[in-house]
Amino acid sequence: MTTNLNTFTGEFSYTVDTKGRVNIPAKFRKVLSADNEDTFVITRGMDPCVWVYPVVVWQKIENDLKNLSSLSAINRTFVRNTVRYATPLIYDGQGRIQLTTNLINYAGLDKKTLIIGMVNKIEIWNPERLKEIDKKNMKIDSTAYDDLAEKIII
Amino acid sequence: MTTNLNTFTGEFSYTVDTKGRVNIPAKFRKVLSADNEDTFVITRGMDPCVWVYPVVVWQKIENDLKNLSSLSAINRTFVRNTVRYATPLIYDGQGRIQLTTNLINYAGLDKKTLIIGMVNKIEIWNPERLKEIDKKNMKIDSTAYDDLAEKIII
DNA sequence: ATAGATTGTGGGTAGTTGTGGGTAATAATA
DNA sequence: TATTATTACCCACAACTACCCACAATCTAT
Repeated sequence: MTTNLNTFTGEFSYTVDTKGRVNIPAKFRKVLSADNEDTFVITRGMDPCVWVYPVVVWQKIENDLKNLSSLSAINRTFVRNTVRYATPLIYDGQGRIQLTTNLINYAGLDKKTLIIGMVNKIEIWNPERLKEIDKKNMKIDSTAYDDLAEKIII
Repeated sequence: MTTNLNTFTGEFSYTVDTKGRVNIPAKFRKVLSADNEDTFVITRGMDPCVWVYPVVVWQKIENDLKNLSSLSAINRTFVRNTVRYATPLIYDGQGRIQLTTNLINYAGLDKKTLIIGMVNKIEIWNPERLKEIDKKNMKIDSTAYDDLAEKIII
């Protein structure tokens, strides 16, 4: 029987339907603590994918943003770019969230998607893009990758 | 009477049934400390086999992952590749875990499997594959093997 | 040696999950 | 304001999974 760790792990293949909806894996929905009230915040990932935060995790980010002084131009830019693509969502009766066209375009999503648990957030990928990015990063930085593996994998 | 050391040792032959279930050897189940709550995390091994972690061991890994900054692309890649194949599981009433098709394919499992204790984790192998890998590695690195033996075997 | 418990393996079934589409309410556009 | 597009909320259904029971083989203890 599968269970959960209150973190997001594993990958799942889903489809974005014609209305721009994607399923959130049932396993991930179960991971959400009650104080999330079934709410996520979706935004641009640093990679070309959609990041999906449970709302309480996102609120931590917002809180840190609040503490940045608006006197500094770079702070203002950072706050703007972090927040401008963020949309809070509740999933529907079938467990799906409605993506925005903006984010669908940014991540290049098209029918087949890969949803990946990233411990405290979720990523939604176009599988093709992920393959490219992965290859590129490993080429650039494979020694750094090996160092991480050596430190962390038991 | 046999007893145990609270570590995983020994090898056992089991079958993956048509539903993708494998037994966890009763001895290994008894080794789990109470705080594991009968939960394992299965994931890709670095060899073509399935790695099975007791949940508390896995959580140590997750914790290290959480402390990696998402600003670095290689960090994101590492977290993603570490977590994306990981699935938490509880074994069923008969002591079996349900493998994912993804991992069955990765490890090339097919009916007969070899379950091997690896001190703090468990490996599930296709016996044929293990033989090949073993032979290959010994050929490449037999002097390194001897060095390790010299250091470690008393 | 024998009875009882444990262990490994198989299969049935009810409930869950992913996916599609319909319709009414809301928002956007002309 | 009238018309069109978008969104929210249903219902439907096939595929899959969790949970249950069964049973033979092995082990344990008296």
